[in-house]
Amino acid sequence: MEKQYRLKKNRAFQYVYRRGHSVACRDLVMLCAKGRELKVGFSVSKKVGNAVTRNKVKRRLRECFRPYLGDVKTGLYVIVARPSAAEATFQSLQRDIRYLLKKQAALKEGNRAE
RNA sequence: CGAGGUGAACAGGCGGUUGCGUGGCGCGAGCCAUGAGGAAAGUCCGGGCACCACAGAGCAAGGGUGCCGGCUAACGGCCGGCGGAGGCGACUCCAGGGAGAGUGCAACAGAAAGAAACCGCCAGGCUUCCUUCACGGAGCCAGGUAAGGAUGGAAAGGCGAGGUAAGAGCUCACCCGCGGGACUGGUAACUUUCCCGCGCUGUAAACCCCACCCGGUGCAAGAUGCAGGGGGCCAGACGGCUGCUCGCCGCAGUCCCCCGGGAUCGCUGGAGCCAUCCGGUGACGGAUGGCCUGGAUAGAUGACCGCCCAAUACAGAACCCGGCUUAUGGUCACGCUCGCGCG
RNA sequence: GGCUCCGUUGUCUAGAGGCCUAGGACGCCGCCCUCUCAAGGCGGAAACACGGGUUCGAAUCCCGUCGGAGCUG
Repeated sequence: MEKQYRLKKNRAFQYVYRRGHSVACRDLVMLCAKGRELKVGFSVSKKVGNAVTRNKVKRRLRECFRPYLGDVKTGLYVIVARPSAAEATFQSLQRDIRYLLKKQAALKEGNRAE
């Protein structure tokens, strides 16, 4: 996932937290706000675990989101990991991302049928 | 065989597909190289570096350290000794100066907590009892005495003999402890032996005294500017208030300052790592040769597999080094210890 | 990243070497009162974050872990 797609500044996160629409499942929360560009940010708090497990969760989430970069509508996305995400496997995180994107109706029309 | 002790290295490796950071090459698609730890952690110490203050050092406050010698850039670290404590032992641990400067504290218990006479013991005087004296008993008075006594963590060195009215280091022998001096060994801490004096409670991780060390803030330090903001200046091309002059405002010019938003630098080659040899008991030092080994900025190592395999645990750089402490997996070495069994 | 502070019953707290077997308030449990509940009265359970050290003796002093707040940005 390249730099241009990343959500960076804290104020941008705050904007998404205020204005975004949220959907959730057991391990993750996804917030989405409208925007001209596609930006994705990940938030993994200290409640999830120590630095090693936080990094691992973040890397897995980035890898899960990567295949959808071309298929997702533009906007600002923030994905928050809940503490239970530390125990989740890569496959279950993949299922959660797919489920949340569908629930958010964020996929472009052409890929809906897939 | 079991239970320990000490020390050391390692922290999976190789190969695919795909993805990320940095560097190089290329117009470009892309290709090549490289990419977390022994603790990166806690932030407990010591430095480098940067800015501020003082630009001389001293004093005060506050904080820290505390046997001796050495190592080191420095340290509260390390090495080697000394002393003490623990353990059958290998060995381990110790904030290990000063209580012969002063102040404080020592609950409860106990007569009494460095100050002592409650009980007891003892000779004396007076009264009294036993028919009287003596001996003896009881009471009172004013004394002597720390040998004995509930206690306590701790009770005024210990034991024996002499001595005494009763006693007491009051005296003596031996032992113990403390201080001083001389001597042996040692650079020193300390120690061997002897002499003299003393018998003093514990506590300084209570205040304190003594010796030594420490200016403060920390890379989000700091530097350069871009956007922006503020102020001054002159006279002028321009616009507006107005048709003209003066005046004012804006814009432009130039100088200075601020700079929180953004950018670049700081940013990684260093008290560096490896090998051999030499000096040293050792920490470590020296010489020679070789090597280049993260630099991100919402923060780079992931996903799916195959083989070897016991291959897992603790755990992720954020300016950089030297330590300490804590977390943690299995492995190895020992001409280290103890116990059991067999020969 | 850096700095500062704090951990005592379920909650808020008192404590400053021995008086602590740790006190108080709210809450909880039981009994009394009442036709019942509330209020009231009586009684009870319940804590020094953890591990070492100093001391005769530690919630208190020292060291190290663990946890939680706050400041800076």
